[in-house]
Amino acid sequence: MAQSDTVDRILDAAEELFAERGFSETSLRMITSKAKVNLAAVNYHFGSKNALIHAVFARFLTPFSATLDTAFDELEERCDGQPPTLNQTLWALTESAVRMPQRNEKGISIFMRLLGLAYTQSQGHLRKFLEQEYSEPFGRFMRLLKEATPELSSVDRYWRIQFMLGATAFTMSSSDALIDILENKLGVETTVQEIAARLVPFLAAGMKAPDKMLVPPTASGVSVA
Amino acid sequence: MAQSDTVDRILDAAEELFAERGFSETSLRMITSKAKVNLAAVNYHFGSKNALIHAVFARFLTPFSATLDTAFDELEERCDGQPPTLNQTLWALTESAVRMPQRNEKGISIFMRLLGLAYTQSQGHLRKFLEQEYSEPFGRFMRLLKEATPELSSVDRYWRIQFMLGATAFTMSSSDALIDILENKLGVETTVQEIAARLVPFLAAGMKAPDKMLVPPTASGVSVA
DNA sequence: GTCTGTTTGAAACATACGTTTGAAGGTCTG
DNA sequence: CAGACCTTCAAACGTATGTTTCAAACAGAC
Repeated sequence: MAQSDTVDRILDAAEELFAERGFSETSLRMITSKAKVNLAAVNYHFGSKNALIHAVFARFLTPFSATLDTAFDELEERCDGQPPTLNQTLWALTESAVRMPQRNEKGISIFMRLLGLAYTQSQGHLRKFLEQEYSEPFGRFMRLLKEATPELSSVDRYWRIQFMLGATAFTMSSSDALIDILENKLGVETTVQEIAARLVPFLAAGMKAPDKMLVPPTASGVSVA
Repeated sequence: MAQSDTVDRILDAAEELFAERGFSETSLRMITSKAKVNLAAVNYHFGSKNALIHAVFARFLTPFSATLDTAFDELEERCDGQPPTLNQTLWALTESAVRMPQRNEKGISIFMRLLGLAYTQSQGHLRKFLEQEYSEPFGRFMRLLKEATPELSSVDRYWRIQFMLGATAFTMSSSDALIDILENKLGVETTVQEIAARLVPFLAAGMKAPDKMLVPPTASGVSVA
């Protein structure tokens, strides 16, 4: 039992520190001292720091992609034949994320922050790892999005998907800080689930927005259309 | 003239490398060898690596915030009395960014990528520096957003602004990579200006989206609208 | 031309990093 | 009990980082 305990303690500490500070800014010594294990344990159990980063992602991405897969199965079954709507697709995704068994109350926001970091910090090895390990559920999500927005050109859809990813990854990656700010400023308490409930309509409206604007509004002070 | 040349060469090299690789991942030795100056020059002219990062931001953020300020002045004058619309406010911002005199053709995307990094990489010193140096134009933008969306509750507006920031910062922070991917996949060439032209309607539609969704779509396969 | 203050240069500084080593400790099988 | 294996540990390795040092080169003023 002892060896598995060390592995988990390292993963827990690494996950939290990576989410707080990023990958390059987190040293193995920080991780091992937070996890209360020997420095060499990381290289012994994982091989390298990069492999540890991969393991941190794999620990929640693997069960999550399984959950997501069955969620999409159910959704497509319910729609039999008909392609699921944009709202349904987005909800299937966020529900799967929110419903995932969490290690602790910060689980979901750590999860989101790590995903955001994975996209943002230009760590080549991570991008490669995620692409070849989780291309299937990602590709399925993209396919559903495409079928739910047949009115969009490929180029429009491409960019709008990036906008969605950005809004989601960014917001979720700093959800803790944003929730605190909101509470201090307006005295309102919020959960990650509520953020998701606000995010989905925002994203859906953005995806369904009228065409790309080619010219800025007229200078007369009245907006076009 | 020689001293100023060194300073500029350092700033140019630092700007480009920071945008490419992030702050922690860029060493002073990379910067000085790209700039073809002595290693000690950075500490001589700027004092420290952090101060260099601040200088890189100040070099374009100071003229930009001035440009933005007059753009907002003109906008409010055109609207005399009436608060500017959401579209107008967003356009004033993106136009100011795009119209800034660029040092080279990559200027605007480097600018955007750095702004994205500033938000994403949790570099405490940078955040503090930006907040106390550029709080005024930022606050003015927020005020305009508030007046342009009177129908939103404070809480809704707060979250939707975060969603906008996220979509923008995230997309722009990897705009180069995203442009490359799009060209390889669909053979379409894009400019940052075009991305902005697609982003603004997406953001505006999201801000004006119908209310926060409290319940996921019904399981019957029909969305509750 | 010489002097003064500023800028460059090569080298070293101390520190932190990821990784490796080899011995010590522990556990389970035979 | 002995032996084989897995795990931990303290220490060291080599390398890279940001920063400092101090002498040399340079500028413009007198």
